Amino acid sequence: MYEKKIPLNLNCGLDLIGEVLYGKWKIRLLWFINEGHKRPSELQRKIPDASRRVLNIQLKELEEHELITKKIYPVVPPKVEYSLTDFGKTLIPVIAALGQWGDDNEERLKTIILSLLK
Amino acid sequence: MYEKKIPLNLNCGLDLIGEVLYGKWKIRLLWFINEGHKRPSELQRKIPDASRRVLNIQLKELEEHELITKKIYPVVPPKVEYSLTDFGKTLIPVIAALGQWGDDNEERLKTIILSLLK
DNA sequence: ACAATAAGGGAAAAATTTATCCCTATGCAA
DNA sequence: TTGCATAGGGATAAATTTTTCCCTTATTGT
Repeated sequence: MYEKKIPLNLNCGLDLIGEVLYGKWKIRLLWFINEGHKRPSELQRKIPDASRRVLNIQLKELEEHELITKKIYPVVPPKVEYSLTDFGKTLIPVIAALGQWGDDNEERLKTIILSLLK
Repeated sequence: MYEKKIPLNLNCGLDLIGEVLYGKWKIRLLWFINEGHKRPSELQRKIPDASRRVLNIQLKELEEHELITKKIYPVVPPKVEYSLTDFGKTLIPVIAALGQWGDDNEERLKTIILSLLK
C-alpha cells in the first residue's frame, strides 16, 4: 500500500470527515450500498466510470474506517456483500445534503462547469 | 493550466457538487471566508499546512465557480478581499453538516484513523 | 473445449493534485 | 538600506490517486 509522506491533519471536524470521505468514488459507494446495491459487481455496474481496481481499494478503506462491513459467502463463484454499519448510516443524511445541493443547483452548475471547459 | 484528459461526470447532484468542492482546501477556504477571514494572507495563516500557491489556485477556482468574489483594492501594498456570493452562501449549511459530523464523531474517528497508521 | 461470471490482487503507467522554489512590485519601519 | 508585509505567477518537482493490464479460481451455459 501507498505510505503517506505528508502528515495528516486531524484538527477539526472537516479534517476528520475528509479523511474518510475523500476519494473519488467513496461517497457514491456509500450511497449505492445504502440503496441496496451490495455486491461488488453491482456497484461496478452502477459506477461504470470507475475502474474495478479503485472500487476495491476504496471499499477496503471504507471498511477499515468502519463505515461498511464485508460479508464473504463461501460459495463458488464467490459472493460478497457490503452493508453500512450503524456508524456508516449516520453519514447518509450528510451525503443526502450534498446530493441535494447539487440537484437543486443542477442547471446553474452545469452551465458554469461546461463554460469553463472551452 | 492543467487540462483534464479524463472526461467529467456530471450525471447527478453528487457529481456536480464534487466538481466545485473537491480540492484539498476548498471547503476550508469557504468556511473561513464565511467566518470573516477575507484576505489571502489571513486565509494562509488560518490554513498554514497549505502552500500559498495552492490556496491561490483553489481560490481562483472557487471564484470561477461563482462561489466567491474577489475584490482588489488599488493600493500599495496590495489588498484583496474575498467574499461568498449568495450562491456560495447556500453551501454553508452543507459544509456545516460535514463539520458537525466530524465533530460529533471526533473520538471515534481519531482512534480509527490513527490505528491504521502503524 | 471455451467464454462468461464472480471477486480481487500485483505491478506499472498515467493522470492529477499539491508543494517547493524563485521572482516581481511598492511602501513602511528599524 | 536592509528586511518585512502584501499579492501572485512561472516552472518544476514531488506526492498522491486512479487507471490499465494481466493473472488466479471454479462453476455454469453453449
